[in-house]
Amino acid sequence: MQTMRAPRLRFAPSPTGYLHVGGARTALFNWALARRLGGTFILRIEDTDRQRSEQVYVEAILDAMRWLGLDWDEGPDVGGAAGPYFQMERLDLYRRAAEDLLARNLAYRCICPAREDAETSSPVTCSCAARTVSASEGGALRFRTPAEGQVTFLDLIHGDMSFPCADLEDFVLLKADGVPTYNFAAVVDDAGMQITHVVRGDDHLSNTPKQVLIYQALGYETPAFAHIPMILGPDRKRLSKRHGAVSIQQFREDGYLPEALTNYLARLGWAHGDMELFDLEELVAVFSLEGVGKAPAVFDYDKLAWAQAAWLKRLPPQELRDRLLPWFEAAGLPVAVDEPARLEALIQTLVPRSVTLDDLVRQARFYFDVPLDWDEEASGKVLVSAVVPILRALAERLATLADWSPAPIEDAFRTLASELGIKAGAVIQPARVALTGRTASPGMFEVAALLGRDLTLKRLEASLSKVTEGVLQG
RNA sequence: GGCCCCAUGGUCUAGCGGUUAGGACAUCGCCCUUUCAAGGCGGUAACACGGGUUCGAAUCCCGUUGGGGCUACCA
Repeated sequence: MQTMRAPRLRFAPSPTGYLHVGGARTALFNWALARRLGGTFILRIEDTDRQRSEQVYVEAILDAMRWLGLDWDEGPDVGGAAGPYFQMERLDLYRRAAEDLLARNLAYRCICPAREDAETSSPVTCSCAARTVSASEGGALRFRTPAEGQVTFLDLIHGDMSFPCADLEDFVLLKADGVPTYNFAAVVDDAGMQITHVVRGDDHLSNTPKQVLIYQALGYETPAFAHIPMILGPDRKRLSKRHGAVSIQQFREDGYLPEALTNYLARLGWAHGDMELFDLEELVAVFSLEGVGKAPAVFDYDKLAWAQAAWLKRLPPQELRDRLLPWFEAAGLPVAVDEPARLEALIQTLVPRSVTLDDLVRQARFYFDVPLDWDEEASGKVLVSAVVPILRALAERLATLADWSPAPIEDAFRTLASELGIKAGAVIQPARVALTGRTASPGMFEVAALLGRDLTLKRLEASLSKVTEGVLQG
C-alpha cells in the first residue's frame, strides 16, 4: 500500500540543543533513502517544548544540515527558499484533530495534576485510568486507549511488531496549555505531510504503538516505520558530551570535513559489503534499509579520525586549499593570495601528517615568515656548536644554487655531506631544526624549496646566531 | 518493577544452513626512509552461554546472561 504513494521522508529534530551525531545520522539515513527512492525529504522542527526550545538551536541545526550537505525539499516559503516546518506554527492542525477525537469520544479531558515523579521507577497511577474524569474546559486531553486488542505495525528493520493495548496507558494528546505532545503532533504531521517512511531512533520504538493508535483513530493510513539503532559512548551508555565532542557544530569547529562526518556516520549501523570510503553521492547510489543493523553502535573517535584523514587525501588539492583559506586567516598567517600554487603545495606536504584542518594549519606555521615556534628541548639537543660549520657551509652552497627546487637542493645537501665525510642525516637534521624549529617535519628538500631561498638563508643565519649565543651563555 | 529491542575480534561490520568466519579502525612486527607521518606487507584477536531443530548451525527456535530503550501535560 505504501508502494502506491510517492516516497516522502522527514527529519524532525527538536531545537533543544545543537545537532548531535545521533540526530545527524538519523537525518542522513532519511535523506539518503529519500534521494535513493527519488522521493521528497522534509525538515520539520518539533518545537513544542516551549521551555527548552530556542531559536539559536533552530539556526544551528539548519546550519549543520546545510554544512553536511543534507538539503530538504519543501516547507513554507522563506524568502524564495523552502524553509522547514515549525510545529508551533501549526497548532490549529493539532487542535482540530483533537476536537475531532474528543467529539467522537476517543479522547477525554483530564484534570488530574501533572505527575512529577517520573524519575522514580515505580509507576504512578493516574485517577484518569478510571476514564470517568471529564471537564468541559481546561485540563489535558488524553487518548482513550482501548482496553484490549493488539496494535500492529510494520518496522522495516525489526519486522512485524505487535503490542498489547493493555500495556499502554491513556497518554496525553494536548497539554493543558493546548500545545500538543510529541506523539500527537508527530502523527498529525506525519499523516498530514503524507510521510511514507518514518525513519528514526530506536528509542521511539516503544512510542510507536501509541502513535499507530492515533493514526487509526484519525482514520489515516500508517506509514512504514524503520527504527535505527542508537549510538552509544565507549562505556555503552547513550552518547553524550561527557564522552567528548558530540555536536556537528563542534566537529566543524574542530576542523573536520563534512565528507568525513557523513562517511563515518553512515557506517555506524549501516554497511554495504566492504565499502568504507564514499561521499554522499556514492552513498545514495547504494543506500537501503536492508543494510541497517539492529544492534546499537559505539561511536569510535579513532575511526572518525581515520575517515577524516582519508578525506583530506581524497579532496582535490585545489578544493582543500580553498576550504583551508579561512583557517589560515583565522590563525593569523600571512597567506599570499597571489601564490595559490605554493599554498596548495605546502598544504599537500602536510596532508599525510594531519587529521583536522586545524591540525594542518597549526603545522603549517613554519612555512610562513613569522617567528618560529621553537621546540626548545629538541633544538637544544640538535643545534650544538659542532653543527655550526656544517650549517655555515650549507648556507654558502644554497646561497649560490642556480635552480631553487627540491632536486638541486637535495643534491647540495648530499654533496656537502659526502665532502664532509658525514651522513646526510647529519646535515639534514640540523637544517630541519633550523628551518622548522622542530625535529619532525615534511621532507627537508621540499620544505626548503617551498620556503624560498631568502627565508631559508634567513632561518639558517638565525640558527647560527642562536647556537653561538647559546654557547656563549652556556 | 512492568513492557519492548538487541547480541560476530577492543570498536564498526560482512555473513542471510555447508566459508580456512571476510573487510575496516585500533594494536603489534617488518619494509620504505633525511625526521615525523603517510604508504606497502604480515601478525595477534570474534560467532556471550545453555538447550533444541537439522545430515549439517554464526545463521532457525526456546531459555539464561549481558547491554540498551520506553514507562512525562520532554522529544
